[in-house]
Order: sequence, then C-alpha cells, then structure tokens
Amino acid sequence: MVSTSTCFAQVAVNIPGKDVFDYAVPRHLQSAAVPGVRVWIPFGTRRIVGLIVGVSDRTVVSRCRDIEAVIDETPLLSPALLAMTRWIAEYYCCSWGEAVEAAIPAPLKDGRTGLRARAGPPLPEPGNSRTFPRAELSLHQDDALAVIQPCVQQRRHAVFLLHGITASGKTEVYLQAMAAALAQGRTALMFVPEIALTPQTMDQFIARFGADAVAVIHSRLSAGEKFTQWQRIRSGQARVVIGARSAVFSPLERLGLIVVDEEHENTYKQEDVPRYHLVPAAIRRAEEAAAVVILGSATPSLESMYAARQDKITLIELPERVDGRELPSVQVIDMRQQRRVNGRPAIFSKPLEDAVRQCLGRREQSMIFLNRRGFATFISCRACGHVVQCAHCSIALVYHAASQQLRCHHCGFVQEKPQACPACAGDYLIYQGAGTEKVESELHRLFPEARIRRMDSDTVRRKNAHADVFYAFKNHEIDILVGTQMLAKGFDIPKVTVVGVVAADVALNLPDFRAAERTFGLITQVAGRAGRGKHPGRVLVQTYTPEHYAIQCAVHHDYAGFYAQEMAFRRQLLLPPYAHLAGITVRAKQESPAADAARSLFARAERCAGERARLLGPAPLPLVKLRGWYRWAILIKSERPEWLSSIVRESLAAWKRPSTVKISVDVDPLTLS
DNA sequence: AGCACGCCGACT
DNA sequence: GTCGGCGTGCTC
Repeated sequence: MVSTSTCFAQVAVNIPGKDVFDYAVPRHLQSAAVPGVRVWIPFGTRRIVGLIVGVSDRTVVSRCRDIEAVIDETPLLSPALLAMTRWIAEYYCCSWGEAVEAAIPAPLKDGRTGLRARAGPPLPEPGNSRTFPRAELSLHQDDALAVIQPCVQQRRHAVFLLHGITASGKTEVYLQAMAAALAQGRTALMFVPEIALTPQTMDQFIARFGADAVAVIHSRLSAGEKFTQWQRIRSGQARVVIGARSAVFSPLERLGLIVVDEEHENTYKQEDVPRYHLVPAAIRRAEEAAAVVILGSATPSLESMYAARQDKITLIELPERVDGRELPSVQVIDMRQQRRVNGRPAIFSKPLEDAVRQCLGRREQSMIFLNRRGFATFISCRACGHVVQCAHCSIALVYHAASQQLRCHHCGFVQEKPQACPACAGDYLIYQGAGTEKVESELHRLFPEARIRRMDSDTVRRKNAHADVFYAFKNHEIDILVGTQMLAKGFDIPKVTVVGVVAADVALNLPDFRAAERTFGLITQVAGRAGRGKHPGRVLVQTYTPEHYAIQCAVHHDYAGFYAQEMAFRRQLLLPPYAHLAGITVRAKQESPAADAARSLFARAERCAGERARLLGPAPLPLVKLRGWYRWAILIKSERPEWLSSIVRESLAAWKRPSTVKISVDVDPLTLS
C-alpha cells in the first residue's frame, strides 16, 4: 500500500529485543496519533496493540506500514512517565515496549477500547488548602519534619532516608509530610511492600485524609476496581495513592511527595521483565516532578545507608520508640544446648515454651515465626537415605499435612504422600524439618486450651483471609498466632508481649550474599512486633549459630554494628553496594546445552567487558533445575552501573544464541538464584 | 513473545 | 500419501 502521509510514529511493542518500530501515520489520524496513546498496528501477520513513544516527519525505514487506528483519546502515559519507561528499559536491559507494558494500567491492556478516561476536575489551588489534624509529636519526629517539610513546601527535590526503629512513629512523619504536600495543592504517593497485607495502612490514611482523597492500587483488586481507582487518580479526585510497586506508574499530576515504607523490602524488585527496582524508579519520577522522597525503614538496605553515608541522600534518625516505650528485650537461645526428643531437637526450647505459657496466663498474646510453610520440609528413606524430590526441580518436596500431599514450593508440583521409598521401595520414611503446620500442631499439643491460628500463604489464599485473621487477632479472638514472615509486616497489636523465632538461621543458611542482611532485617522486624502497647515485650530467638553477627546485632538492636560488619564483607568481595551486578541466566531443557551456551556467552562477554567489568562464572545456579529448566549463570560486576547494560547488550548482539537455549538478564539482582 | 514456514514420524 | 511435532527466524 502506498502511503500519502508525511508523518511517522515510533511505536513501542511488547516484544523482547527490539525497541521501537516505525509506522506511517495516515492523514486522518495525524491529530490523534500523539506520544502516549495506544494504536492498532499490523505486525507481521498479526494485528497488535502498540504505544506511540514519539512522532517524526522522517524515518530511515524504507517500507513503513500504516497505523490502523488510534485507541486512546488522551495519552495513557505522560511524557514524564514515558521517559521513565525508557530509563527502565535502558538500565534494566529490556525493550522499551516491555517497560511500557508494565506502565499501562492492567484493565486497559490488550486494546480494550471500550474503556476511556476523561480528564477530571482540576486540583484545588494552593490557597484552598485544607488543614489536617495533627498523634502530638515526639522530639525526634518533630526534628524529622523540620527537615522534610520545608523541602515539600518549597517544592525542592530531595531524598531522605528515614531510619526509625520499630514503633518510632515513622507513619506519623509520613502522614504529616503528606499533609504538607496536599496543603500545597500537590499529590502524594505512598508505597508499601504488599498492600494486601497491611489493612492498617489504609485505615490510617483514610482516617487522616478521608476516603475520597485516598486511592489504592494493588494486585488483588479486580479489573473493575483497578479501573475505578485509576480513574479516580487520573481525574484528580484521589490525591493520595497507596500502592504496591506498580503504582509508580500511577497518573498523578503535581506530585509533591513519594514515601517508600520498608524501603529494604525485596518485593520492591520486580521478579519478571521489566526487572526494575522501585526505589531508583521512584527517585527518578520525583526528580522530574521536583518532589520529595522519603525512604523509611527500621533496617535500611545497605544500598540506601551507603548512599546516605556518601551524602547522596539525607539521613534522618528516629532512635526512640514513641511514648518512651522500651525496645523489647531479646534473648538468644542456643538450640545446640537444648533438650532433644527421640534424638531430635525439640521445636520449642524450654524458655520459649515457658514464655508463651506465662503470656497465656497473663491473658496476653504471642506470635511465633517460622519462615517455612508446610509440615515437614523433606522426607527421607531410613534404609537408603533417598530424599523425595520434585519431578521438575532439583529440590526436596515439602509435606503438607492439611492436604496430605507433597508439594514443590518452587513450581507448584503436587503429588500424593508416597507409601514407600521411590528409590529402594523401603517402607520406613522419615518426615524431617519442621514447617509452620508442624509448629501449629506442636502448639496445640503444648497448649490445648489456647486459641491458636496459623497464617501463611496456604491459609490466606482467599481474598479477605489476611484481613480476617488480622482483625481476629487484634480483637484478641486468637491467643497465639503462628506464621511466616507475612506476620512481620504491619502488625501493630498492643497485647502482643511475646514473640518467638523458631529457627532464626533458616534464612542465614541460604546460598546468597544477602543472607545475613535478610536475617538481620527479619529478626529486627519480627522483634518489633512485641511490646508495642503498655506492657513490655519479650522476644526469644532460637538458633544454632548464636554467635553470628547478623543474630548478635539484631538481638542488641545494633544496626550500626551490623552495617559495619556486613559492609566489610561486601567490600572484601566487591559486592553491592560497592559494585553493581548484572546476572545473565542461560537455561535449557537439558543440562549440557545450558552449560555449553553459558561458557561460550561468558567468553564473549569477557571480551566485550574489557577493563569495564569483572566476570564471575559460568556456574550452575544453586537450584540448577527449576520448572524443568537447567540454569547456568554468568555474573558481571562493575563499579559503574551504566556499563552493565552496555556490556550485556553488546555481548548478546555479538553472540549466536542456540535455539534451544533461553536467556534472561537481571540488573541489580537481589538474589543470585 | 507470537506466528508461519519447513522438514521428518504414525495415521485415515 | 498427509497431519502434526517443534526447530528457526522475522516482525517497521
């Protein structure tokens, strides 16, 4: 077809590899075809939806096809959000289209042209500002706001790291900083690691700003709910957005403040493409809008604290709990010294059992943590030692007593409980390694009169299950709550005076350079659940490695000590935050093609890197087989993060990928597995 | 990522 | 003979 148009559009398409494709814009679409709108385009033999990211009067492509139709009346993505998706694509090594895909509101995906948004009423001008009530402030909270609020008021971009111990009143600082932004006629964005897990956060924000002003964005909303929230934001009605990671793309105008609560949390890194981290993305968005960023945590990530020590961001400390409450006393229990039952260590040490019993006697509540679901974490044969493994992954299956099934926690594979050893047909199978189900049954045995509930991802599948358990616990309809780390987030319950950590070293023994950081954070977070009311809290941490600095520093509430020791370790191995990493994973259905491809790509990448980076590997990942794929990894380390993506791109461009092999890239990975 | 094209085994 | 398995390569 001969095009009569003189105008071309660059269209981002959700395919890996290539960034944008040029299309001719027919004359009748020229006024509608602006950056940020979706379009129907012919693509090969298909007809797909793309997003216009730029327009031009020229192209280098010899035979452009025509855009067929423009879907949106107004751009879905503002120029600022488009720029952010481009930055994500470049930094995190994906195509622009893949980054755009993440930014388009889910209910508008796939060209559902029936859904259209109209521009809403304008935001109130600064003069119309409301004032909000101000839960009086501690001296430290006052100091924090004295630094933050002027920046908000003067619309001056700044990034603050709010390092506040648990129950130090970080949320009140967020609320008042937000009130200052709203008073300027500006809007605010608040991130929580998993909003569905924090019913309290919503309550607090709605109580302060009113239900009309607050919108929520998270993955458990239905498509209709998401669309309603998105429209409320876009129309300007909702001026405070509370959301999970993806809310970084929400269409707020006049952004004045971004808060990232629990900034150290892993959930802020997206696991699949585009593999972006919220914190750098949020900072980028704030820079562009001249907004203020508050990164809040009781256990800041080493990256953020290092940035603060380098004076790249401003550190603010809240070193005391509000109302003069004490931090809970933490006791380490060396499980090597504890009683054994039938030759195996007991799940509960005597001190933990006693503490829970006394707590019940005082009509107070306790929380018991174990970061492993299921009943038994592996099953082995007493005769031959065989461990029952997943058919698709190189890992042991976990026995779940409720369903009487063996399950793989990585791929979801399920099989019935075997009657005999699959290897030698021996009929004596030993169920080993306790999970939350086992802990729950042990609690029932020890405290038959107590009201006990378990909360982990197995029991909170149902939509409101998490909130139901939360409020039941808050109303003291439950005496002992046992569960995984999901209990560590957002539980602020005054009657909780005893917290037990069943096995503190579970996370510590993972083959991962962040294992110590995670363990320190988890113990600190979990311990912070105790003693938030009038009565002092008591925390008992069971471990086989009581001398480890991650545990010792957590027990002594010593963030600075942990930071110093962990940073020494990172410096020695040139690991983040001293260097940036990019991981390339090579996977194949058979192991040798994966290994061979990893070796040849490694050689290529080494030549590309030159002096710019150091390479590690190639090596099989600790869980070498996952979901039926064998996985080998290459790690690139560089002090200059911008070099990583160029090295990766150059290496992949200059390398012939065998067809049976798949490649994925993770820049600034949180784990190496 | 789709989707079509293309070249080798078990069926009407 | 051909239906269909998944390897290979392209999409402005």
